[in-house]
Amino acid sequence: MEPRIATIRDVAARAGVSTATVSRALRKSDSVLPGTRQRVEEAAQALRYRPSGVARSLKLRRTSTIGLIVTDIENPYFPQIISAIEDAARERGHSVLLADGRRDPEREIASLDLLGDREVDGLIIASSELTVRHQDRIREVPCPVVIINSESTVAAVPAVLSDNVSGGYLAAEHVLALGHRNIAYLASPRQDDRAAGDRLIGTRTRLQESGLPADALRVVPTEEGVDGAERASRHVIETYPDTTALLCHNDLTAIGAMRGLRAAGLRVPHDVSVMGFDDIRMAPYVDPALTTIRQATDEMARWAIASLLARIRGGREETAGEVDGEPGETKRLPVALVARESTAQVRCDTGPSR
Amino acid sequence: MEPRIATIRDVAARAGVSTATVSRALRKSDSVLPGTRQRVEEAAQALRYRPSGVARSLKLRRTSTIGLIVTDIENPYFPQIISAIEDAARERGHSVLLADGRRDPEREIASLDLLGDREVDGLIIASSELTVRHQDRIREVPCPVVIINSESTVAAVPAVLSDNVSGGYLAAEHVLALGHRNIAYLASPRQDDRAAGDRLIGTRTRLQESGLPADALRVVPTEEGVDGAERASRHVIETYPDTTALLCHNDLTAIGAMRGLRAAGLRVPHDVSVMGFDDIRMAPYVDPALTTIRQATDEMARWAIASLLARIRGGREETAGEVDGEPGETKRLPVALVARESTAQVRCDTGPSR
DNA sequence: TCGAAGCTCGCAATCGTTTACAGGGACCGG
DNA sequence: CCGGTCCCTGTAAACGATTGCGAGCTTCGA
Repeated sequence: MEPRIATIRDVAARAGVSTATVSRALRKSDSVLPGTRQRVEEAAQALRYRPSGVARSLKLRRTSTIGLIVTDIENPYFPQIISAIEDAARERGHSVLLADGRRDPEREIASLDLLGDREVDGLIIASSELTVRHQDRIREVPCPVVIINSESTVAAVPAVLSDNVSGGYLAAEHVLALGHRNIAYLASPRQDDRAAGDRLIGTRTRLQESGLPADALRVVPTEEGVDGAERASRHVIETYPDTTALLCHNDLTAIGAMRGLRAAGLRVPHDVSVMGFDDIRMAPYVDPALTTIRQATDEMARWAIASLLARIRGGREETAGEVDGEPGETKRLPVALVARESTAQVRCDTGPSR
Repeated sequence: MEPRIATIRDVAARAGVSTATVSRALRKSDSVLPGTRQRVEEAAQALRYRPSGVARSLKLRRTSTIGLIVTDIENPYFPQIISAIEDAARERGHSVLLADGRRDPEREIASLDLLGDREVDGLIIASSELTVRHQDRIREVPCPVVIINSESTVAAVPAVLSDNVSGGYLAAEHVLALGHRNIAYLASPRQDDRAAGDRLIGTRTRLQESGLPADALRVVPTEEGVDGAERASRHVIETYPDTTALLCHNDLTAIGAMRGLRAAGLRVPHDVSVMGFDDIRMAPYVDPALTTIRQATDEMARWAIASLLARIRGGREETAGEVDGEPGETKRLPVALVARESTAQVRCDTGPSR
């Protein structure tokens, strides 16, 4: 609670040196006589001196802060990302300014300006739905930007995301292998959700490869939130009562879907198999434990930070090893199927009891 | 991507005025001739001028940034808090610097310094386990601090938290009303978790009021995480097979407990009723939907921000109405029972099937 | 004994704003 | 016609650090 009071000048005065010397002594690795350094350190200690980060930033033209914009912090997928980013950033001496989009694209865009005005050294946007308006504004951000979860559509802005197409493909393959043929897909409520779109593409591809007709997949739009998914899943079984596998564009949706199915008297996975996407921390803990596609969130975060910091430092020094492949455009990380309890062999005898 | 380039001086030159006038014109509400203002605005526009927040902060001795330290962002309880805080802060023109403790008290403490050096205007600590070491360091933070989720133990540092004792009391009352008498409690793995401690106290109080012996409540320690809770719940039913109600110190624990019970062949709520605490967003969506105690997270966040900003602005002006009661010490917010599906009337016939 | 070299350290400019103070017109009343 | 008010705007000094440049002192070799 005691107010910040001592400045570098006070320390200089007390140590009987100039502010220049204090500065040099305190950030080590600069030629200062050991005796002098000690006097300075003692003075700083005595005065409880803490250098002003703001003044430092002004002079150095760098804030050691990175901005992080997420689409929706309440979707458990994002806290994982945030956590990984904050950790990686902190390791490298950076802090994180957080902006939550609250599922509102306009708010996301506004955040760009907000963080820009704060003069963050770099900006990470974790969003699967970048509109054209986003892109226009991203171009104007006065610092390096990295996108998580979307393709890079803006020149010189690298992006890292999961290989969603493969994920969708894997999901389809999994239920196919379990013998399912009547498969439905709960799509994202949001048009611009490229990630969800890619997943659907992957799923479709796999189904076609297996010789199923193009319209075999019943794609059903979902409303926002877990409740929306719940309603959507009921809609699915009313419209297509013979559905035995339900693929969902993310885990939250899958959780809602399972509720909906259960409410309709169907058992998961006995009557209907359900798959999610993301592998959120909660996925193993719902009942039945959710079969899903795991995204490498930690690696995404590390890649994003490494790529960002490399460009902040001017692109040179120690880029190698950290960032494999030049941080140029879109980096696609592999995903993995995590089979748990919500999917099972299709029952051959009859259709679902309903 | 284009580098920040135009400074106030450039704008001044282009508009043919001094930097002082530019400054005045741009932050409105200062006497500038309309014509001049317009020329300045046009110049700023043309040069794509964005004032430097850093320089501004240096001069104004205020960063319009607040620090937020959370214990564990991956516990879904915290994103709710973060979201509410970020929103409230943004409304009042402040940004949020986030630091995640990752369940590590040392890291939390280190964050105090980190954010302090960033010269945040205020600091919010959302943690239910403040150690003495925390408190010592909090005293040295050079800005106003508000605590969420713990009592205020440091002078001049207000705190806002849920009335955990009442919460524990309500929980006990609920299961008592359902006829349960053999009640177990899954305690927090962490000693310093005052919130969990208070909940336990409330529960004990209610049980004693109902005339049960002091040792009626079977308190079982839990290990970290959902898995820990899963193991703990199995431990409970092995040690006390006649348990019919299981109270958990938070929702995540309850979710784990339900898994553990199910794995042991027990049905929730048929054989055992389970209650959580927090009412995280996921609570209604697990199966069975979790009966729990709801915390008023939004209100906590609003109160914290209001209290903080009031003290940042020097304690005066428009404190009234927002913060009821002086932002002096500990503010306790009421909690509410949310009865869902995980609790039910005790079965009178036999003990659990196991 | 002197010059060059090598250190350490101080001077002062600088980063980009804000704002107290003062200067200078315009306008008004006497 | 003059002095006093008001406005508007410019001058310049902060805010608190970093750092290029050069001054002074030591040390050393010739």
